[in-house]
Amino acid sequence: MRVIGIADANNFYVSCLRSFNPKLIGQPVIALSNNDGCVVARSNEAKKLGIKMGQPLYQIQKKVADYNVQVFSSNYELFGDMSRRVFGTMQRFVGEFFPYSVDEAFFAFDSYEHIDPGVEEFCRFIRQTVDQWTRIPISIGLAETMTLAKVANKWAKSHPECQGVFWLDTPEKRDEILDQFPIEDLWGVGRQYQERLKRHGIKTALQLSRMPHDWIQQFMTVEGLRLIYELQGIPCRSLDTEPLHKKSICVAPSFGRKVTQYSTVYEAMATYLARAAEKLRRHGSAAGVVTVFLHTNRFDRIGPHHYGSQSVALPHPSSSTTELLNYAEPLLKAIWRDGYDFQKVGVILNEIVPVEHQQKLIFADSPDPRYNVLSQVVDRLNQKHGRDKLRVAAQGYDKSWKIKQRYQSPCYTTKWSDILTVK
DNA sequence: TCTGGGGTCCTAGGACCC
DNA sequence: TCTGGGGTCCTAGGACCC
Repeated sequence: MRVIGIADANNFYVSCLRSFNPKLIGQPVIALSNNDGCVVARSNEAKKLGIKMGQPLYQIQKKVADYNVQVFSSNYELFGDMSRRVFGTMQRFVGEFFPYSVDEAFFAFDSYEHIDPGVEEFCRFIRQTVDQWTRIPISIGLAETMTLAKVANKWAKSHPECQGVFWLDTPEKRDEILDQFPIEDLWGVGRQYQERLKRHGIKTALQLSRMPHDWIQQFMTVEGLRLIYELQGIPCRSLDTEPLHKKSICVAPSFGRKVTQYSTVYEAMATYLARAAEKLRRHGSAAGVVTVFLHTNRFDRIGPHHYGSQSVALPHPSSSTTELLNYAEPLLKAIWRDGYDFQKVGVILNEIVPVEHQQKLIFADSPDPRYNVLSQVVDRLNQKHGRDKLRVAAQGYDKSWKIKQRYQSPCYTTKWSDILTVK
């Protein structure tokens, strides 16, 4: 028998910070999104204070002060590195392993009968090892399908007696848990579906799983149908969720302040494009379509507002920053309007293909090979000497538009100067 | 003052074809 | 009153995820 597991770090970003700063243990701690905008991770103590996921920081300033909540800006360097360490540890113990997000990974045991002393105990051992090696607490859910494993995982988290691991191993247990499982906690049910389902009197996962198939399909498309099959123990999702190459790459952080100057927006756009192209090259891919968009802050009551977006198809897929920039610049010019306070510019790359599978076109110019050589040299130098040491001039040196990070934490594992010293 | 970023999949409807 | 039928492709937008 095959069993699917999902391991999920508890309060991941907060746990990363606590791993290196034990003083934070037992305290309310939150981690913020880019620009210190919203809450994206909360310690259990912070959750108890009623701080919600995604809540803007300015709405909870009083709570933060009153309860001495420890606040930290995002630190993707640290979080990404800790993610690699947690996954690396787990991978030693399971055969099939599929990272799903920065803090979650699915895995599978093709047969578990031989596992001694049993699947759950073995997973508890994995969990203890991850904790010992990284100080990141994880929870593990086990079941026949990915959706049920997610349910089991959530159950493990909220029931301490499970010791971090829960297995939905029989149909009886499955129905018993689904009967107590609210639909809004299901994987694939968001706010819209939740409200609409409740209007039809559907509140639990068990109720949902017993609805007629044609009704579900009409109501929630085939995704809903897949969901209820999965709840019944029939796998409909593929574990291999990580596609060979991404379908799109988007880089679009908001500015740290309002920007009205074309030259500033252009520098930001060139910088984002360089990021996107680096990512393309890391994946060994090239993009066939570039999109640039630009907008004002939609929360701003006093206008005027402007939203612009334009795309262009390239004559051949490219991953060269300089070449892509040649196509992106006219797009920005086309959507630019004077006299607005812009909040964000963004770059999206689409029609992404693996470099080695690129179609050769008969009539179009073939790509200039010098672009690729140049990109490779730039990547190598920057890898050695630091990001953006070598860059296109269009990226500029101003950077006044960069995101705000008022509550930075050290990069404990990736910067020499930030490594902890033992005295 | 202050409201994230980066993805995926699906559907409806329009344009167009014979 | 009544205006074919059966396709494909593309795009915008909605829903979801972490």
